Amino acid sequence: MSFQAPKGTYDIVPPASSAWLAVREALALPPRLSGYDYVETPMFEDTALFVRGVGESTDVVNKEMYTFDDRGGRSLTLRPEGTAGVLRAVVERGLHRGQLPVKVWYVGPNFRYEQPQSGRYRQHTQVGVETIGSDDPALDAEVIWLAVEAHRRIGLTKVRLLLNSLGCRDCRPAYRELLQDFLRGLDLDEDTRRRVEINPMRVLDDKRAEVQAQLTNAPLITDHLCGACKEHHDEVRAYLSDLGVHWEDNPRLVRGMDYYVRTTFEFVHDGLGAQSSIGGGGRYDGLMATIGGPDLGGVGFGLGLDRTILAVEAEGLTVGDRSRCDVYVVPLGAAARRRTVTLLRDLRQAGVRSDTAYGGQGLKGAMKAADRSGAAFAVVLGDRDLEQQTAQVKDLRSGDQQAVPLDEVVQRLVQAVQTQTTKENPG
RNA sequence: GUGGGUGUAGCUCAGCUGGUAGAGCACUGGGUUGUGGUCCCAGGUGUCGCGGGUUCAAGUCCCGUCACUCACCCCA
Repeated sequence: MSFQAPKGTYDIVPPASSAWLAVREALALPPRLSGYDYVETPMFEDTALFVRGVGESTDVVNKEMYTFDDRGGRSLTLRPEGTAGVLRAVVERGLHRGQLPVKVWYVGPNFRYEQPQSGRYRQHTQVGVETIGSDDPALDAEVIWLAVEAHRRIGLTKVRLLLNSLGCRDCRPAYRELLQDFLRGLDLDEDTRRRVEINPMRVLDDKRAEVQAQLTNAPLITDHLCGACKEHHDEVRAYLSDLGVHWEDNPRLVRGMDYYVRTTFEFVHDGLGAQSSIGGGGRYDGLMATIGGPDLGGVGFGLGLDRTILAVEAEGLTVGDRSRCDVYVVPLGAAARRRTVTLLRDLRQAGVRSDTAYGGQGLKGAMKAADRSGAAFAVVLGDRDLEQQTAQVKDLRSGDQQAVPLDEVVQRLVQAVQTQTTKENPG
């Protein structure tokens, strides 16, 4: 009997796991520098929360949810997206009763029952932010900028930002009917005709050429925004210009959740194959009210960690620290081995990443392990050195080696590692 | 849910029209019994995804099945 990871899931293992950590931290850094607090919510919620929040017409709710009954007969669902759960938590814990807007960030897995392919998995991780309780267009711009800034810090250069406004409950219904009238006159297959009735805007970003060819004269939402939505959209774009953010207006950009209104955006990367979206988000005024909370608007995003890493790979970037430690201790002989245990403790307590060879490896093998660990320094400690209360400290980059009194080793290495680090990562 | 491609060593893969299973990398040991990275030598691994069929003989051909993968759909 042997086992493998469930279909559509994968393990994050070395050496790639170091990049995973680094990208996760990089995506989270801009929010942390911008007044966002960390939140964590359950990975499963009441099924009804997602049905109401995400929307009954969405594919996510209709065919992609991992739903099950627990032993108490409750219908629960592994969260397919992050926003609904965070809003539920904000309402339940009363976070909105303080100063507004509430600004939070989070990271964690989402689950959708999909057919896996490149960049699409049944479990994927997103870093997200939600801001609740303000309809200031400057906040829309800030949220977008956070993602742009994260991409910039990582070093990604081939990310495109697509921007649209979906209107609001005042102006969208009229546009929706206009669009439906147009779409009903086209030659479409049965599935698509059904979509025209359920979610007509989704037809606009159909990938098939024969569909797109018929859409050239389709009415566009941006031509039918109400005064307030148009003003909001213009202001968001003005702020983005001020921030030096580049974007492409895409009036056909539609997103998968029903809750989006006004601002919507998506980050796409052209080096990823079919699943090119590495993140997206938008404004969701009205969502909190539909899940039983006060009528506070909000704007947020989800950035796909998995796909961002694919983008990093596609651009040939190296991120993260591949070295496991800075100092590798090589003990020779039984007495030296005993002394190594406390030496390592002292190094680690002093904040020096350090390791040693276990299992009685020979000197040669241990030195080889030191090399592979990525350590900058090796400490060779033999019984011969121990008698003189010294250790041999070797600079593995230059090959220089010198004897250092044992009681000075930790202090000397702390300094040496610091020097090494600033040399390798200036600024 | 629907289509295409691929399953051979830990990893990447070779194996032409059927004839006794291979390379590189990695790993371990040695050359150097107190010194890594380069070099040289030695060493191990295989239910050839699984089941069935054709054949004197199947990694190779046929059928089925499972898994992986890419794409549609949809999304991060």
